[in-house]
Amino acid sequence: MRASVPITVNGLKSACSQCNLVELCLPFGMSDSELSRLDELVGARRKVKRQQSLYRAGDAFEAIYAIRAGSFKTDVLLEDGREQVTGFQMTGEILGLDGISTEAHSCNAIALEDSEVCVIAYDKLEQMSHEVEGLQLQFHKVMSREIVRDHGVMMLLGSMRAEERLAAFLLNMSQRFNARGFSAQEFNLRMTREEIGSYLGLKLETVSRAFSRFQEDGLIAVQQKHVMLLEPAGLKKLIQHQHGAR
Amino acid sequence: MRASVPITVNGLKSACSQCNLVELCLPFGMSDSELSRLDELVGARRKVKRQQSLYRAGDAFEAIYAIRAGSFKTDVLLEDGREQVTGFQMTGEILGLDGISTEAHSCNAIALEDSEVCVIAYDKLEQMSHEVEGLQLQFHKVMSREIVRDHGVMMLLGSMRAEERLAAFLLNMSQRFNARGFSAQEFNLRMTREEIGSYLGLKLETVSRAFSRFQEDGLIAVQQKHVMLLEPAGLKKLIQHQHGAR
DNA sequence: GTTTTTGGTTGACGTGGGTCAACGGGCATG
DNA sequence: CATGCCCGTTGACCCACGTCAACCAAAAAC
Repeated sequence: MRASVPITVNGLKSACSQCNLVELCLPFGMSDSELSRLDELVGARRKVKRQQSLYRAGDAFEAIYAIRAGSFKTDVLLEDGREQVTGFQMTGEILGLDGISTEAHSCNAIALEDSEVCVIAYDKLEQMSHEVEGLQLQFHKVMSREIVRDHGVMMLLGSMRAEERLAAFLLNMSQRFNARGFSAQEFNLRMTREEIGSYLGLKLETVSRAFSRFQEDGLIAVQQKHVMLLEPAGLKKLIQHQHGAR
Repeated sequence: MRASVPITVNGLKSACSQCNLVELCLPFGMSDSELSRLDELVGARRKVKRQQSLYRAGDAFEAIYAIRAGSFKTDVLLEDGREQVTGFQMTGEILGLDGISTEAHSCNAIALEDSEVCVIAYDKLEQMSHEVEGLQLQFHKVMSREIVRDHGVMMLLGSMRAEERLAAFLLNMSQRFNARGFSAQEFNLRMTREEIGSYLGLKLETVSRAFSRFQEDGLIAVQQKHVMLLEPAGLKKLIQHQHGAR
């Protein structure tokens, strides 16, 4: 079993009750008293540099991670070298849920930029879920949301055309940036065209062409990783009407 | 909110401790004493006839379901009528996990044949998870397994060719029939070519042609829904070597 | 038992997106 | 400030799969 990049723990304990991500993260909807108990649960923070992995497929499962700063991708590799990006994660989102089932991680989590996560030891989480009413429910909701999200991706991969996929992707990113207090119209993507393509089941050239097409049509303005959504409604329309779709 | 098909409850309480599906179902790995407590949790059974729905997207979420007999598909519909089958479920598998996140179901669960499920009220499950050590862990594992499974489907949809997808599908079905005490070599599919196609992101004609191709190549023998795997190793090989894949 | 419907197979043809290749700009490194 | 690599763009070509259509078998309905 491959070792991950050396763990970088700084002494600081994270405090959920102080964190400005509560509304997006695991603690959402929990009472103040419950929240203070959560502070016990969350262990040290861990920094992960760009391109380094938080965990790799096969690693023993010990903790889940809440993203405090930065962003990640998760991917699965086939023996023949094919890679599939299964998701992009932003601040407040939870990583590592795949590991519970077999007590080993089944995918790789790689930082798209220098990032920091809160380490939540799984055995402690289990234990505290018995005690703290709201924590169990919240945790279940986080897992369930991941399942629903995955179904959305399956819909996208199974029955949408290239431009529909990219439109759905851009609108999703926009909505998530917005939920974090950033502009919904303008943002910087953290991933390459190849990573977007892998996620959307397309080749990077196809992603690039779709970007160019959207720009020609006046729907967006792109320059490298910088994206402006000029006509979000137009992108939404793209998704709804199948043009003679597959 | 559309009403589901009228609920058919027969008075019989299910008893996990008596059920021959324990090894596949939620109770897996739980102690005898824990198992007897589970019997309290599991409410009445419910029968669902072929083509009828157990729940529909939008229905309020109240319970999860363990399949006691029969099989189901889950699907998501887009406004424009496109359908994506997100999974096929067999005995012992759990349905309804998607509903936890928003307290409403996000997909439809439809019986592929006359079936029966155990109804597990979610509020009771939450409560009992606080008390019964093994139940919480088991439930988390079930959810996590669903996430891992979904990642596998994403891999399939995002980076495999038509024949690879069908080969993976057949091997998966084989393995699951086998886990339930049926032959791994020979089984009857419960779903149509169109449903398989929707699941695999292919048109039914493509599915049909891939079946025929496998038969020509001596890998399988198909007649309608009856499938015999003559050379499972050949199917496995198909998945591993990309032939110049997309 | 007959009719109708549904599901599956196969062929001919079209096309969306993959493949291959050339090129250019940004950004990191020294 | 120079160098090199990575990333993104674009064009030309091609092929896997979708589309359309005909046909047949099995199962359901009458």
